[in-house]
Formats: sequence, C-alpha cells, structure tokens
Amino acid sequence: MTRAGADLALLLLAGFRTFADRGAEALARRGFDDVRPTHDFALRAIAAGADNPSELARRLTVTRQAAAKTIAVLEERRYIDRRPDPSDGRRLRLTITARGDELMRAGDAVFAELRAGWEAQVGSVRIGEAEEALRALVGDGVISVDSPDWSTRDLDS
Amino acid sequence: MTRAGADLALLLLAGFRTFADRGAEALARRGFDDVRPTHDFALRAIAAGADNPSELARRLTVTRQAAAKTIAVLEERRYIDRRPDPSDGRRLRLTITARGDELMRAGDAVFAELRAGWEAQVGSVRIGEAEEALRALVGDGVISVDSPDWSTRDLDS
DNA sequence: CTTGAAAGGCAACCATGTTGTCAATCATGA
DNA sequence: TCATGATTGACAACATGGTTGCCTTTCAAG
Repeated sequence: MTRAGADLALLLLAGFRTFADRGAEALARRGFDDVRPTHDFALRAIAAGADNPSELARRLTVTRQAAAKTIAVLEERRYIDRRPDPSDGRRLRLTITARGDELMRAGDAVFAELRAGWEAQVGSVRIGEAEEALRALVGDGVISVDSPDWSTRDLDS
Repeated sequence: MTRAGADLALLLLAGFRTFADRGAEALARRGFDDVRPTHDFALRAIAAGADNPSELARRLTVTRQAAAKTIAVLEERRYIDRRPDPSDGRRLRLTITARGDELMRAGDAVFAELRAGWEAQVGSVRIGEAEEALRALVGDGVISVDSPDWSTRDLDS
C-alpha cells in the first residue's frame, strides 16, 4: 500500500471538492450563481474587517492587484460597495451590501446542511474527530484558496 | 456555530494543502522541483493506462487540448515519451520514462512519510476513521485537480 | 468507396494569478 | 514648514492552465 499517503491527500481534496461542488449547486439554486470560492473568501475577509484593498490582499495573502480584481468583481455583482475613505484620501472603504450579507447567510445554511448530511451518514463523533485531527495537521496556518496557484503546486498524488 | 459546515470544508482544503505543500517541498529536495499536482496526476493516469492524449483527457475530465498541454510539459521535462502508435496512425503512444518512474516512487515515499507523521501525531486509528468517513462522503467519484477551475467554483467558505 | 467518427493540433479566448511602475496622499522628523 | 519616505490604489504586460471552435488525417463500416 505504498500510495496510502498520497491517497489520503487526494481524499482530503475530494472531500473539499464534494463540499464545494454541492455547496455551489445549492447556492445556485438559491439564486447565487455568480460566486466562486475566491469571491466568498474575500467577502468574508471583508466582513471580518479587511475593509480596504491592501488589507484584504494581506489577509488573503495575494498581491494588491489580485485583491483589486476580486473586489472589482464583487462590486460589479453587487456584493460589496466601494467608496473613498473620508479620513484617508488614499484609501477605499469596502462595505458589504445587503446582497452580500444574504450570500453569507445562505452559505452558512447550505454548508450546515451538508455537514449535517455527512454526520447522518457516518456519525457526528467521527466527524468531530476528523476535524480535530485535521486541525492538528494544519496548525494555525491561514487558509486561502486565493494563494497563487496553490492547486497546482507540486503534489505527488 | 453557524459556520461549522463551511469551516469543515475549509479544513479539508487546508489538510490537502498541507500535504501538497509539504510534499512539494520534500520532492523538491529530492530533485523534483519542476512538477505540480497537475503533472503528477497526469503521469499517474498515464501509468494507469491512459497512454494517449484523448484517453488521458477523458480520465482527467479535461478537454483534449488541456491534456495535450500537460503532455507537452511532461514530455519537455522528460517524464514521458511520446511517439506514434504503430497500429493506429492517428494515435500517439505515451510512455513513462525512467525519470517519470522515479518521480512516482519518490512521491510514494514522501507521502507515506507525511502520513506516518500525522499518524504519530493523532493516532492511526483516528486517521483510518477519517479516511473511511471521507470515502463515504465522496463516493466513487473520480478525483481530478485538473477539472476546469474546480478550485474556483462556488464555495461559500 | 463513401461517409462518419475519432485523434490530434491550432488559434483565440477567459479567469486569476503575477511583476513592475506610477501618481496621489499621508506621516514624520529636520 | 516642508522634504522625504511609506502606503494606497491603479495600470500595463505577462504567465498558467483551463476553454471552445475549427480543421486535417486516419480509421472503420456499410
């Protein structure tokens, strides 16, 4: 079983994808068919206080430019607003629109459901343990899908 | 704890990334610093019998063109060879080079080590259970990092 | 043989990152 | 007070790794 390690990695990826895909589908059914994880991560980071492009870039560990592009999309799709910061002429102030809030709430609901479904399948204890093990593995590291081609880094699957 | 579901998804992603990143690093130390998961997935698919571009594309669930690009990289970096199929003038026959074999072996070793490290940390029983739970979640679905922007699909994190 | 399907390849495009550079604004210290 | 440096946001150009559409060659089957 020499591939056990690689299979495990793949399984984690598949698990994420399962969540992501099903979540996307459920959100699309609720009318949010124009968001991707990138956008959502950014939205939540903004909600969490990264209310200007530079700060957002730092939180997502991408360049300011990448953040700016994401922000442009988010604004265009009416999830956030963007306006000058009255107290600092250089800065833009990002705020979440009502639609943005709705998206986040819908996301919460959708993923809670997915988790509940999985718990029903294999037991909540087991999932709690898996979660614990994962936390031990990943440590405190920040998570970000945005990071440059993280999905294409070397992984001997 | 309304974010429990989304956090769980994120945790799976982070787990994969941890494996991928550490694996990449270890492989780079062993001299394989020019491979990414895409390439490796493809290499293994080829090893598993997808020995022509069209078949590879089907296995990876990408377009033939995307597969062709990956193949070009793999060939350029000497992980595979490419030559006409004597029995079918349309077809190219892909074969894995010695270097390709080495990469796969190194990958096996590296990931086995990573898994062992995690097991030492939280116990192999727990990991086995997590694996089982994940398999139940993902079902028999094929796994592929290559699939079109799967990482950017909607995921309310 | 014709005719359709499959293989491979090319060009153009899209999404999402990157780097480099720049102007405007702010903050600090001589 | 004001020069200097740091920070912010933006633009252009580029890299990766996908996509679609279209085309030619080769095969296979009536």
